[in-house]
Amino acid sequence: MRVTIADVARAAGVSKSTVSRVLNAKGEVDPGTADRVRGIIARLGYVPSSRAVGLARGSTRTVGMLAPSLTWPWMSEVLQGAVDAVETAGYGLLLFTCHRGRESMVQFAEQVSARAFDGLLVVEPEDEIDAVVPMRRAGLPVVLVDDRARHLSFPSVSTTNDLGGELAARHLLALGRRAPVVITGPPHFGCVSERLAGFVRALDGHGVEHDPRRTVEGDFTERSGEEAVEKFLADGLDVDAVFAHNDLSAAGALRALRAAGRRVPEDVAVIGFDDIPLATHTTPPLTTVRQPLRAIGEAAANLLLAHIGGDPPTHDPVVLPTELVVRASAPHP
Amino acid sequence: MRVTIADVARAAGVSKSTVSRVLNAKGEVDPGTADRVRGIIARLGYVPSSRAVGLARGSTRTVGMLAPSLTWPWMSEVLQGAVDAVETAGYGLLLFTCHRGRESMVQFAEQVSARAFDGLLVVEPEDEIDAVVPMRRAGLPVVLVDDRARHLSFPSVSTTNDLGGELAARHLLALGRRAPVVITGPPHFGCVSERLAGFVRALDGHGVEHDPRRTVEGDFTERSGEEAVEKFLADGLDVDAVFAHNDLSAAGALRALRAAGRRVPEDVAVIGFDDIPLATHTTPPLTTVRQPLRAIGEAAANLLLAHIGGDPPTHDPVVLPTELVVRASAPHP
DNA sequence: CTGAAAGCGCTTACAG
DNA sequence: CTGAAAGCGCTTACAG
Repeated sequence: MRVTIADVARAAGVSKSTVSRVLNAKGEVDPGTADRVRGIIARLGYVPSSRAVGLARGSTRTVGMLAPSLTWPWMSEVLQGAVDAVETAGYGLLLFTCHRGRESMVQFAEQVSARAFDGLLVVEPEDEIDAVVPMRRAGLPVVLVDDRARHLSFPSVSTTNDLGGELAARHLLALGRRAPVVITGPPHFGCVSERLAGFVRALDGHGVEHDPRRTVEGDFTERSGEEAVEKFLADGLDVDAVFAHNDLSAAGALRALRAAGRRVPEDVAVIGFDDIPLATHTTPPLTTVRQPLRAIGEAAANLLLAHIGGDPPTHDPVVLPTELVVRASAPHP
Repeated sequence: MRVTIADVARAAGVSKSTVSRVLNAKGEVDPGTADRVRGIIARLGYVPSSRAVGLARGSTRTVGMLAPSLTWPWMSEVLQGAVDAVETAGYGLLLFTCHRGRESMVQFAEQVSARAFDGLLVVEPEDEIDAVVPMRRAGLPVVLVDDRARHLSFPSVSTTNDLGGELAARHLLALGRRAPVVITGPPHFGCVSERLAGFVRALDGHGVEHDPRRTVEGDFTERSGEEAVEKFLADGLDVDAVFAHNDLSAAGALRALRAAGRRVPEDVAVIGFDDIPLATHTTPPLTTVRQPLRAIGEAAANLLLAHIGGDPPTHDPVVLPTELVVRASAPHP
C-alpha cells in the first residue's frame, strides 16, 4: 500500500494534525518536531494524496481549459503558455475541446458540475459561451481568451487588434499602395471588427477611402482566402494590396494571386495576421501582424490563477501588444 | 451549498447507499425506487463530486499526458486524437510538458505520487524516460508514443517507419534518381534508424549502394536541414535526391537547394516525413511520408484506457501505417 | 431489495 | 505547541 499521513504520524510519534501542520506550514509547530516529521516524510517518500487533500480542502489545484479545437495553428503556442504558467504555480491543467460537438459540451458540463477543477480558461468560444455563462454565474472563476469578452463582462485577455489593423494600413500606405482589399474572418469575432476598424481608420487618415465592396468576409481558412481573391479579381477591382485577417487566409490569397499571374509584392502586397510558423514558408514569406501567442496563454492563466486565489475579477481586459513583422510579401518601403 | 448525495437521499426518502446504487447501476434496486431516485437527481441537478468519488473509489477517471513540448508541428494532431479518445471514454486529460526542464519533471513526479491520474501517456520521451520507468514499476499504467518502446518493454504505439523509408526510396528510384542523400534526426530516436534502414534496404534491392557519407545527422529542425544540404554540396557530392527524416528539415533542405541554385524537383527531388500542414506550403509543395498523427493519439489513449480498465498490457507495439503523399518536390514518375 | 457503518486520506476548528 | 474528533462526499462490504 502507498504511504499515508497516518504512517508518517505513527513513525514520527505525533498526530496526523501535526503532520498536516508541517506539511502546510500552518499554525505553530515546535521546530524540533517539525524537523523530525520532515525527516520521516523524506525517508518514507510521502506525498499527500491530491484526491484526499482536494476533498478535505474543497479545491483541486487544477484548472480546466476549454478550446474549440487544438488544430488551429496558433493554438499550440497559447496552450504552451498556459501550461507553463499553470505548472509554475503548482497546478495541473485539464484539457477539453468541443471537437466532437454537442456531446463534448455535455461531458464538459458534467466535469464542471463534478467540480473537477477550480477555474476555467476558455479560448475563442463560439456557441459554447452560452454554456459557460451559467458556470460563471454558479461561481466558477472563468477567464476568456477572446476579444468580445469585454461585452460579456468576463475577465479576459486580448491583443491590440485595432492597432494591428492600423499598422498594416500604414505599412501598405508607406509602400505607396492605394487600392487595398480586406479579407476578414467571421464577423462575430471581436477581433475581426477591430482589425477592420483600425485598418480603415488609418486609410481614412491618409485620405484613402475604403469602399465596402473592397472587404470580403472569409472564415479564417486558406480556401476562403483564395476565394476572396478570386472574387475581387472577377469583380474587376483594381487591387494593389491585400490585408487578410489571419495568416491562413493570407496564404490562400498568395496562392490565388499567383494562379492569376499577379506578382507579390510587385503587383500586390500581402499582409496577414498572427505570425504562425507557416508565415515564414509561404511564397513569398508573409509580412504579418504578430500576436504574442505564448504570452496570451501565460497572461490568461495567471489572471485565472489570481482570480482563484481570491483577487477580485478585473473586467478590464488585459491587452497585449501586436507588432508588424516585415517579410517579402510586403517588404520595407 | 452544492447538492450532495445526502440531499438526494433525504429528498427521495432512501439511504445514501441506495442512491449510490442507482448512480452506479450496481446491485439490485427496486425499479420503482430507482425511477424515483433518478427523478430527484434530475430535479436537483445532482452530479457526484469527482473528488469524493475518486477518494472513495481509489481512482480519478483522469489520465495524464506528458509531452516534451507542444510546439512541434505534429503534436497538435496527436494531442487532439488523445483528447478525443479520452473524452469519449468519459475521462479527463491532465496535460504536462517538460518544457521548463528539470523543474517540470520534479513537479510532474509530485503529481504522479499524489495519484492525480490513473494512467499516463508519454510522447517521445528523451531523458524523461528515466523518470517514467520507476513510475511504471510502481504500478502506474503507462503507454508510450515512441518507436524505441519495444526495447523498453512498454506498451506503445508507433508507425511503420521502416516501410516509410522504403516507400521514399522506391519513389526516388522510380523517378530515376540514383544519387540520394539522407538527412536524419537524432540517432537515439528509434524512428531514425528504422527510416534509414528501410531506405537503404530498398536502394540495395535495386543495386544502388548507399555510401555512409551520403547520410548526415540532423536534429529535426529546419536549420539542420539547410546545414546538411550545404555540407553535401560543399563536400562536392553529386546529389539528385534528398530524403529528410521530417518535414521541417526537408523545408530547410528546399531552402538551401534554392539558395544554391538547384531546381527542385528537376535537379534534386526532395521527400520529407510526417505530412504536417507546412508540407503543402513549401516551395515547391513537399512530397512526404505521411504519419497518421491523429490516429496515433487515439490509439495510444485507447490502449492506455484498456490497460487502466484491467486489460493486461501488450508488449507488442501497436503499429500504424505510413503512406507516401506525392506533391511537386518529388512528383509522380 | 435496503440501510447503518466504516473507510478512502486528508484538513480544521476546538480543547487543552 | 499538540491531539482527538468531526467532516469533506462518496463507495462498499456486511447485515438484514
